[in-house]
Amino acid sequence: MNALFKALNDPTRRAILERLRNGPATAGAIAEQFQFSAPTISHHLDLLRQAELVTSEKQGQFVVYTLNMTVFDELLGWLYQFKS
Amino acid sequence: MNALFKALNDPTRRAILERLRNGPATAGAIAEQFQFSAPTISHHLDLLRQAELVTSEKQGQFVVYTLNMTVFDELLGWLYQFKS
DNA sequence: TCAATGATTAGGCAAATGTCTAAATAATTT
DNA sequence: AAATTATTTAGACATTTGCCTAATCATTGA
Repeated sequence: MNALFKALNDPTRRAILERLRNGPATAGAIAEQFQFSAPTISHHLDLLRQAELVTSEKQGQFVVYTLNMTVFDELLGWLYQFKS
Repeated sequence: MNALFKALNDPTRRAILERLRNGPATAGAIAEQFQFSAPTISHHLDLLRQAELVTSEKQGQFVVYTLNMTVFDELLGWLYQFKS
């Protein structure tokens, strides 16, 4: 839960998640969308992976990142306790 | 949206929100539940208020904090874009 | 009015965060 | 095999965060 909120607490990481709504993408393709350096984006992707918001798979020399929506359910569950 | 995720990115602040599910409480009553100093809790409450997750009302020498569930809808909306 | 109570503000400090450049690792291409 | 491309790791640095104590503000009670 901690890693989840931590991962979401950054606009760049949230933008990455929104990007991945359109389908999986390589680290490089993701990085292109932002003005930050590749290492910075790589670090953001690492935090997203720690929170299990994304999964990564190596395909040749590329690393493909995919949105993992499973974790959103956990978050929705936490939120719903407040809706009543 | 930024203030919202920022406010949620702390276990103490999330615990305060859960405490307020049982109804409004004064700053002092909230602070009693935690081992942190009153100023620290006051600061957490301030961040929750900035995110509009709580409202505060002065009643005499007390300040009563109340959960504001309206903002949760915004968060739910953001999350739902990923569920489909 | 003065003391006590509830709460916030101010200021300081260590740890965490987000960024960068340089270097390393891994896979492909020539 | 060497050069190129994709990505991550390492290390540095400024900023932000979360905590504290001391001081201040505001309200109530003696």
